[in-house]
Amino acid sequence: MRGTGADLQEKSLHERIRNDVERHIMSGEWPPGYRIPFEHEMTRQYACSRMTVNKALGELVQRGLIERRRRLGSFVRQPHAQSAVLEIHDIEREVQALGLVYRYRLDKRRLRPAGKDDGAAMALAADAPVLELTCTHFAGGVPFCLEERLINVTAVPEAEFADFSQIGPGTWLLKMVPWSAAEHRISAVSADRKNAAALGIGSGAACLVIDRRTWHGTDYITRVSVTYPGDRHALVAQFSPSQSS
Amino acid sequence: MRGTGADLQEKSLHERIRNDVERHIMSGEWPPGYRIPFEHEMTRQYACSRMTVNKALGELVQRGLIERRRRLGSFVRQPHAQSAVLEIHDIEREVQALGLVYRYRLDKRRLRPAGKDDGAAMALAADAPVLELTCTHFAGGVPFCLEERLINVTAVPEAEFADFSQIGPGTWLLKMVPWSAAEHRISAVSADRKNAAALGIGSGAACLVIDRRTWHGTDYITRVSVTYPGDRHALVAQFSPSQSS
DNA sequence: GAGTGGTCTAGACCACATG
DNA sequence: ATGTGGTCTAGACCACTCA
Repeated sequence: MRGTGADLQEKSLHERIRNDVERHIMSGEWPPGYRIPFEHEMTRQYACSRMTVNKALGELVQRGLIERRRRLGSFVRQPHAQSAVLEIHDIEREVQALGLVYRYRLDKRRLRPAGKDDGAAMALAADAPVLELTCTHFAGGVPFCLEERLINVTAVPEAEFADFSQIGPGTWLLKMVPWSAAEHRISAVSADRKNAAALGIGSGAACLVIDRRTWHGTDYITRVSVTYPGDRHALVAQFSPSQSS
Repeated sequence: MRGTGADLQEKSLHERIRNDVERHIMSGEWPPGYRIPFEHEMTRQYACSRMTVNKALGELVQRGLIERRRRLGSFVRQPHAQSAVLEIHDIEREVQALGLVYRYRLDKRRLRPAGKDDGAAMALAADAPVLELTCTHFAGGVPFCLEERLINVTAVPEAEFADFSQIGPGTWLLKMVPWSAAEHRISAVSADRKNAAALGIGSGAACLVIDRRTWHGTDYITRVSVTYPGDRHALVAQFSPSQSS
């Protein structure tokens, strides 16, 4: 009773188990909330050891298809619905991809304790040290975007000694720090007088603001707010209905 | 040599091994291309079984941090792109999730041949019939966003007879039509006089505009432009590192 | 108390790539 | 031939959570 679906590339047993469960979920046969068979049941079904089943199900947890709870069992998670994969470009490469000359300027650098608001937004102790950076990115000599960033120095101690006058903090962090989760917030605001002047646009002009927070496990790494002139920039995301393999 | 970063939550041994390797990579001590210690070496270092090391390194493969080759060893990969998973909300459910009463109004409905611009944007013949819809979504009695939509009637003939006075075209299409690819374009614009009046905001106020095109195979299905008041709306996207397996 | 998943062990055989 | 990772076993103990 092992072939409920089409043949996929299943070179190993745990892959076959994983694919079988995936097929049950994707076909709707096991809807969200459904309790999938216990490990010991699948152990009998596939005539294998528990470790093999455990590996297959652990991969499905990492993919977000199921969640597992001791004593209760393993359950199909709520839909991934439709999801978009939005590539986040390094600003330097983004500018260069437009065929423009990239330039970067560090406007402000300050090591300070996290304030009350920062602590709340990032789940930090109020006195944890953070590195505050403000910089301007230029494309072809024209201001391209403004970057305001906080880095959690406790999680990334190397940042305190990094030379951000030559390399942007975004580029630096991309190279140096792994991450496991992040959150984007994309909004539109009218430029205040200071930002309008810095970007060379009219006061009150629409700007696209991308606010990103990044974690590694439970540790907060960085928070960045990037402001683009609305008439010169757009985010583009490519979509697929659901993830596979 | 593992104290280069802050203490993370390491409740299990394979997590500690995984975090140690991650720290070596993120600190630059193990640059891209570097061969990390063999499994049997780490087995001795951590005084554990090979399965435990194997699990930790397998997770790093799934996260795209390392790649492994038989006989050769395991190597630090080049920095991987960040990708975001952006949930696409149905506007009706989006409003209801805010705890507000949803209301929908169809402002315009017109069947016409695709114009020159539409044909270019949607890869349609210039005389292919398209259904043009304009509608307003309300949340709690207040305008929530404006929707301008074109539907390719050739690809979705049922749309010609659908009653969009009761159900929004977005909701209808989500239920009726499968799709295989889509593209988002997110930008910020200043409201023109007409949109400002329709949304009840000041003329020139910043708005968030989401432009989406959807395909099924090679067929264009629909193109929609949704305009939100910038001060009342933001897109939020959850992220994970890109996987490769 | 009982049953689940989480983790770990100390082996084993195989596939693969190099010498 | 050698040494690596890929996979799997048949146990084991623990943590958690329900009854």
